[in-house]
Amino acid sequence: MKIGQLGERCGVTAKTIRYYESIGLLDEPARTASGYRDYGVEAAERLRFIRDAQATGLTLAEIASVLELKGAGERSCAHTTALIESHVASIDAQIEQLTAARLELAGLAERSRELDPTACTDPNRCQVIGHERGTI
Amino acid sequence: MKIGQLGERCGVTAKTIRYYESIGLLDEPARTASGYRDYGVEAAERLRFIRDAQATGLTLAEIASVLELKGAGERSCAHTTALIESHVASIDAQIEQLTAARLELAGLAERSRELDPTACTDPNRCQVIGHERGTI
DNA sequence: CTACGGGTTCCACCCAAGTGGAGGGTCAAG
DNA sequence: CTTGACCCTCCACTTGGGTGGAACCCGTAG
Repeated sequence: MKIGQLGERCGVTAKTIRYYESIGLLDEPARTASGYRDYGVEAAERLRFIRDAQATGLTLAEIASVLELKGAGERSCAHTTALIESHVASIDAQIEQLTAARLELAGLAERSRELDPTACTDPNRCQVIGHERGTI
Repeated sequence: MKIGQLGERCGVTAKTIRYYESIGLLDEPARTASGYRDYGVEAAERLRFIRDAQATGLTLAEIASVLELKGAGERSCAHTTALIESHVASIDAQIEQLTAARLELAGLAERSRELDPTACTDPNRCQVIGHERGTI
C-alpha cells in the first residue's frame, strides 16, 4: 500500500503520515525498489489507533508513549488507563474554567446592551470591558 | 514613565510591552534623550484595557481591532459586544465538545478496568482505545 | 513521447503570545 | 570609578500539529 492509499483509508494526508514517521509515531515502512513507502495492514491499524486516540483528546506524545509501551511488550493496560483517567480530570478542569469564563462573559454582554453607546469615546478603551473598579 | 514602571503598574513584563508595540497593539512612545521609552498615563490605561480584554478571552488581534475602531473615533460599542457574544458562543461550543469527549473517555476508563490485561498484546494498538467497531 | 498524477527529500512556515539570551548603552549610588 | 539595576535592539526558540513549496523521480495511459 502506498502512502496516499494509506492516508485515504485512514483519513489523513500523506504529509501527515510522513510527519508522524518523522516524530517516531509510525515506524519506517518497507520501501519499493524505487523508494516509495510500502505499508502493510498493520500500519493502517496503527494509524487508525492514533486517530482514535487523538479523537479522545490524547496528544501525539501521549499516544507515542502508549504505543512504545505496547511495542516493548507491556501487557497491562494500566498505563493507558492512567493516561485516560488523568485526561478526564484535566477535561473536568477545562470545563470548569470555561464555565466560569462563560458566566462572566455573558454578564458582560448583557450589561453592554444597557450601556449608552455615545458614552464610549475613549480611544484607549471601550466601556464594555474593564473599568469595573470606579465608573460602573 | 519608563517601561519597567509601566509594566509593574499594569502587571506585565517589559518584554511583553515591547512585543505589544511590535505587533502594533501599543503605539510607539516618546523617547528620552538616551533612547529610553517614555510613557504617559494614557499608555497605562490602554495597557490595562488590553489586560482586561484579554482576561475576557479576547485575542490580541481582536483587542487590536477594538482599539483601532476606538482610535478612529468609533462611538458605538457594537463591535466589542459582538466580539464578546461570539466568544460566548465559541465557549459554548468548546464546552459541548469537551463534555462529549469526557463522556467518551470516562466510559473508556471504566471499560478498561474490566478488561483482561493479558489480552492486550497487539503492539499497534491498545484494547482500551478504539476497536469499538468489531471486537468489543 | 509526453503529460499527469503519484511519489521522494528537505527546508521553511503557520497559529498565539510571548520568553530567553547575547551584546551592548545609561543612570544613580556608594 | 565601579557596581548593579535598568534600558536598548535583534534573533532564536517555545508548544502542537501539522502545511506549503521547491526540485526532483516514477509509472502508466494515450
